[in-house]
Amino acid sequence: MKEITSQQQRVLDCIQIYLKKTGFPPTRADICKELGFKSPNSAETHLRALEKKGFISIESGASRGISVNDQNNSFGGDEYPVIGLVAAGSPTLAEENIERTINCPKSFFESGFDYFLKVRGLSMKDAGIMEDDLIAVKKTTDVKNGDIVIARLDDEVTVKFFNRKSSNIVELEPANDDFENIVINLESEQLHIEGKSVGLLRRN
Amino acid sequence: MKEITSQQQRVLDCIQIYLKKTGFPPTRADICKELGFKSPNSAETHLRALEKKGFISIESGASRGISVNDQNNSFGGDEYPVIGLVAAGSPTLAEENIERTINCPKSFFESGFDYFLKVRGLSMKDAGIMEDDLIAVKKTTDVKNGDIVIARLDDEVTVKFFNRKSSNIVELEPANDDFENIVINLESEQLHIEGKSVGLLRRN
DNA sequence: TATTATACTGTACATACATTCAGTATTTTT
DNA sequence: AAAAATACTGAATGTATGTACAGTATAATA
Repeated sequence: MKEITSQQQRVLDCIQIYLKKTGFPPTRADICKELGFKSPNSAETHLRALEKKGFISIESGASRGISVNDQNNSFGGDEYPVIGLVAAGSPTLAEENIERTINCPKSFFESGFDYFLKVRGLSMKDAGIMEDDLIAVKKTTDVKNGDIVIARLDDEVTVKFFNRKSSNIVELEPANDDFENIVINLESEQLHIEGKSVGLLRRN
Repeated sequence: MKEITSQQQRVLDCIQIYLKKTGFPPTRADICKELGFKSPNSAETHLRALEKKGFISIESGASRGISVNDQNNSFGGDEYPVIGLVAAGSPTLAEENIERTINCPKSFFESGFDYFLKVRGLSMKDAGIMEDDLIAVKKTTDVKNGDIVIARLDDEVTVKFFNRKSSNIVELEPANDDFENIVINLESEQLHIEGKSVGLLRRN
């Protein structure tokens, strides 16, 4: 996504506001009226620039055929998959693991996220994570000490606090006195970080 | 909202699917193509029927000027207020108590809800409710034993488990050993139930 | 310094589209 | 039994709209 100019941003905003207000995209003339341009070609060239930079798509020939590509707009939502805590090491986003989807805005959790993970067990209960809670997971391997991570050890997926003790030693710490820390020596054991928790959703 | 026929439902579905796929509404011709009609007037009459019944609005003269009126569609959300746990007995939804709003679908929590309440303290930590969590609150006085309720005692608002012991005695139970049960005699004390928790939202 | 991108006005035109009119037929409501 | 709503085909029309072409001017790149 290339850089946007201030005028192009105005046009993009105009499209979004028009969409929210009317439910359908504006024409070139609508944009002109809204932003004070006197020629439809002013809107046209801005639209083509926005298209070239990837912010919008234009359906050729179709009237009002503008769609906003931008993800991080708060208008409208998206379907996010809900995945069970599968023991088997199958790729988590495989279709057979998707229980259902939830519609929510992309910007719902701060750093963006990729899917919901349904929690089994109470190993993180002192961190306020209960059975059947849905953790908003962002797929990343960039985790810091203290982060709540989704980790795969052999064939088991688990949610724990991440704590790197040294370059080779990582501890996965539960938030429940009934459970023990898991100490992993990266030289002899495989640890795969699926992602980290960026939020939580509970429905009674 | 009058009753919809099965054919009109097909047209309405067609509009929604087209909208989701392309980002803008279909033309009469698009609908015909999608549903196998051979005359644009077939789509036109259905659209007018849907408009008359209140399911859609049509902007006269505008191409693709169709917008879906229906609220309970999962496209797009609403703004819900976030309210702090105010100690003062001021009406909770008063403007000065609204910290900000969150955009999320109406159907996000099962029974529908009215606002988010930002939690202070750890009195419900064993129920997985931590400081700064947002409780989705449904305004109601119809609460059952075991429900997590938002209650006002004198001038203090609190979140606790609800437990009616007898017709006159209600216990508000925290989920934390460091806190004591609150026993209320309804004959001598005022208890106001603001609502109950129907869900929880946490953002790291 | 030449070129490309940005930022416009203004005119023109083919076509994409909404919309009306004329029919036919079935079902539902009054 | 008449009227109104539903459910279409088919043709026709005016205009709403995308888009190309011709200019002008300034800022950013190569």
